[in-house]
Amino acid sequence: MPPRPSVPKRTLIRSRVLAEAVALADELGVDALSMRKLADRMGVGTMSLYTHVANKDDLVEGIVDMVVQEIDVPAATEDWRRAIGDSAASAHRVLLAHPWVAGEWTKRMPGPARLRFMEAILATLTRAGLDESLVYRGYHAITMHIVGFTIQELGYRSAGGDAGLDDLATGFLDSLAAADLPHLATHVRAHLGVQDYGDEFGFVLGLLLDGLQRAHGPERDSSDTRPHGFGHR
Amino acid sequence: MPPRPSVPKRTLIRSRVLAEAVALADELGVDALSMRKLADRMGVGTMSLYTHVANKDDLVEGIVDMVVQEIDVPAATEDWRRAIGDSAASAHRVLLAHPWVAGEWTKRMPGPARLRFMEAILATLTRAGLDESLVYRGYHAITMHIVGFTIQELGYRSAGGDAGLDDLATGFLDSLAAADLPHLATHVRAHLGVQDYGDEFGFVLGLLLDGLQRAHGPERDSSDTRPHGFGHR
DNA sequence: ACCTGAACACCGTTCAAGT
DNA sequence: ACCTGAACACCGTTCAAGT
Repeated sequence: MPPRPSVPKRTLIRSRVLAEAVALADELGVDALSMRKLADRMGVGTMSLYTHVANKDDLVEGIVDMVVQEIDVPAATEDWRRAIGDSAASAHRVLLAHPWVAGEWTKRMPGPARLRFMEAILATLTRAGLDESLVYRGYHAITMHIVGFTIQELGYRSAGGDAGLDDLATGFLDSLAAADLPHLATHVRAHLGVQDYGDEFGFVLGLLLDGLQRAHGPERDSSDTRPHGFGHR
Repeated sequence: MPPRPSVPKRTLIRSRVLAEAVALADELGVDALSMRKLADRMGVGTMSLYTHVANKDDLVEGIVDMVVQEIDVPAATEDWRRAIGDSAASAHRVLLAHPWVAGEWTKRMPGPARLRFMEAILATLTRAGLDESLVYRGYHAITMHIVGFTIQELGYRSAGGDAGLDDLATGFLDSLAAADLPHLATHVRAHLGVQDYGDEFGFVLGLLLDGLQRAHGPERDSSDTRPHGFGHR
């Protein structure tokens, strides 16, 4: 009998493995994700996964890049600040929706989607006319902000597990009163109160973009508020 | 026979366990640190550690705070920018020396040393005269920068394991040429070349502090380069 | 090519037992 | 109070075997 052509015996495909792994990571976090649990969820032997994935590292690299694909790359429009701002906001949203991604982002080599994202940020800054060293440093400032800020934010959100954040903070406040940390107590109360002074993420990004624009702008004023310690190569 | 008073049978003390754990984490990273390896290194049964430490989480929380103690808190001097800058630089140095700490910093509740650090930053900004909402947001911007930037930096450093960074990058360059990522290729070459435009960490911090100072300063100019999207509560 | 279970070398932690 | 080894319920991954 001649071998039958490839009719769907393959119930598994890499993309399906990755998609299911993303869902599982969203539920449990990457640390709790295991090859065994993933296989069980897919109704398949553990070792079957290894036909589609080199090892767990490869799997995680794959799902990180899969999520990064969801991020809107900066548009190629005139207004570079808006292009960067919109893309950063998109990245912020995506990283909050998949809270395990930001931590992995910093630990791993970039996959194809992240490389495209990096390229687009650099292209935008270059097109804005910033000089070589400002592109270099601005790029670092912006990407640092996107993932660094989000990691910090997620830390606040999850540090205490899933205990209601308010309960946590009020319990926390008592211990702060006991120790001698008045400013910190005020700060935590601010977190509990109005909760929000608005778009924190955008505010800090604004600080950075303002700084870049000022360091670059043709209409520099003579005050000494320009970033210091900046040497041209 | 009456029970002998507590002569040194205790070869183990919490502080010694933590100190040894820091050393082991510095060598292997926190992920590779295990209770068994730590016990072996101390010449002691694994379960003996549990007399001095509630569990692995408690251990890691302990060693993180032990390292955070090394950071210089901002001085209570006139010049708040310098105070913040020096303390941030100290934190940066410490986090680079113990590369596993920054990642844990964001995942855990602060211990006593980190609470003192937080308090001192807030006190410094308050003393500088920034108004309530600027203290709130400035604090987040600064701490975000300290750990976020450092995490990013360590990521670049370690993403490829211990392969010489240059080898990695040159191999990387080939794949970048293959894909269509010209700006990224230029950026990587900049990393390889002069290597450094100076103090990256301080440059970005400068951008942030400039922004805070401008948003606050009595001598505001009328240009629209002040941070936008900033609403008073 | 794709899937599989048994086995190996690891984990953190519980438990009953020793001093 | 402090220390201990055996045991339990997990890991990722290798290997020999099946289709």
